[in-house]
Parts: sequence; C-alpha cells; structure tokens
Amino acid sequence: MKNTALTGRHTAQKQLVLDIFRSTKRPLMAREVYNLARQERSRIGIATIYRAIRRMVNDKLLRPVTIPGETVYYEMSDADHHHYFHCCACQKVYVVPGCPGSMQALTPQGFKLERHDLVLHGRCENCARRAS
Amino acid sequence: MKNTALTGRHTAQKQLVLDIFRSTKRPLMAREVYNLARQERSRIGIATIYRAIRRMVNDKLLRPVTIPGETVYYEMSDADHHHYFHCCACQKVYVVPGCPGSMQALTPQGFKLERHDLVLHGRCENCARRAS
DNA sequence: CTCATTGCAAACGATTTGCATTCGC
DNA sequence: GCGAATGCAAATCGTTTGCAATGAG
Repeated sequence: MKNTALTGRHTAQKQLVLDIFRSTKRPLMAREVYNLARQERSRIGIATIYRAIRRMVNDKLLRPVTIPGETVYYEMSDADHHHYFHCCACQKVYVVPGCPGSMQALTPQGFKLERHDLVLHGRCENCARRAS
Repeated sequence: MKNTALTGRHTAQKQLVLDIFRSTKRPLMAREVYNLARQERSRIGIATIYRAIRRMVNDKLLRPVTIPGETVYYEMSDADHHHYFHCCACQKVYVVPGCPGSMQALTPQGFKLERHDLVLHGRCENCARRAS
C-alpha cells in the first residue's frame, strides 16, 4: 500500500511507526510505540521513534495529547473531536467520544476561543474492579 | 503571622516557598519559585523547592496546573474549582471561573470518575485585538 | 552516488535521591 | 540530643543531538 501521507524518504521504520498508530485506538506515548516497534524490528532505536513522531506531528498526521502528570501521548489526528480518560492506576489513556460543549460560555469577554482540552481522571473498568 | 497550614517542622525555607506562592497571583513553575527564593536566601537548593512543593501538593495546599507543551505549574489550591485559558500567542495562562459540569455523562461504563481538567486555548483579549 | 535516515551513545533539562550536615523541637 | 529538613552532588527519566554507518532514490 503506497502511503502518500509520510514525508521524506520512505523507510520501513517510519512506516512501522505509522502502522502502530493506525492499528491502535488509544493514544500512545513514545515508549509504548518503541516497545511495540521492537516486537517487529528489534534493532530500532528510540531516537528513530522520536524523530518519526516529531515529523508526523509537524506534518499534522499526529497530534500531541497532554495528560496532567504524565509524559506526552500522541494519536492520529484524523479522528473526530473527542476527549480522554486517564486511568490513575494503570496510566492508560482512553478516548471518550462526545463533549460537554458550551465552552464558549466559560470564555471571558473579548477572548477568542480556538479549541479546548478535557481530561477525565479516575480508574478504568479493569482497575476499578481490581481495587476495593 | 502563624501558619497552621504547613506540615512537618516549621523552617524558613518552607515558609519562603509558601510566601512566594501567596504573594504571586499566577501559577509558578519550580524554577520560577527557585529564582524568586534565591533573592531572599541565596544558598537555598532547588531540591528544597521541589520537596516543599511536593509536600504542599500532598497536603492539598498547592495544586498542579498542567499546560500542554509546558512544564508543570503550581498554584495555591484554596480557590474554587476552576479551569484555564491558555493564550497561544502570549503563552499566558488565565483562570476561568465556572465549569461545564456533567462530566459523568462522558465517563464510560464501569469507569470510576475522580476529577477532570479542562484547558481552553485561543487568544486572550490583548492578542485577539492585536492580530487580524 | 548522494544525502536523508538510522542506531547508538553521549548530552540535556527537569526532577529525584543519597548522604553528611544543620537545626527545630 | 534526636530525627526531620537542608544543601549539594550524583542519579534518574524522558527527550534530543552528534556522528559514523546504512540505504532510499
């Protein structure tokens, strides 16, 4: 499958990083991508992962997802508007569809609202069951 | 002024960090606190700042403020529940009172919601006027 | 063949930790 | 005086960079 999305020279490493993001439905941090990538190609370096991610963010193929207290995650940027649920126990980040909306009501007079980030925190289903 | 809020032994260093947060109305990052603190007490170590901040966060005196792409900031947590407006042009962070609420509706089945963070992004009044 | 990309290791900035010293209680 | 807190340096963590080797076009 020819890939018109990747810029620069087409290498197996960049394709692998893109495939990993495509086939995973939750946001991933660099180390997760690195661990997944090494299952396919054990000699890949983590710097290559960071460089691929940086390029894909520049090209707007990926978008950073900032979770309070965690390192940056990334996800494919072609998805619909959505938010995140961060599990404080297992650190996984889940996508939650929908949006409470009405952000304009919070915006101060004269400010120009462009976007918003919302992160829910708690315990995911697995961790909620395991605890207590 | 006696300070009932600080836990553990009362030291000049912890008092200084608390005073700095009290007398500054915008969120501060550790290095800003360190720089301000050294003006008063040049031999203070940055580890002391981090330890003081960590303790105050544990004691709920401070609360971390996470801004996408920036290192963590902290602010006094005695204020009401609120959110932030991050100006993409001047990088200032503003407090916005109020909350859209209804986060429970977004939470997936079986997940246990504990808290949420919301950051609005756009242009503040000054920068909105200056641009376009 | 040429030059972008890679792998690896060293460098980096932010934060944490180990440890001997200091100082509140 | 005892033990918590400090200052300093070394360690750690996530990320970036320098550089020689590799490989895409």
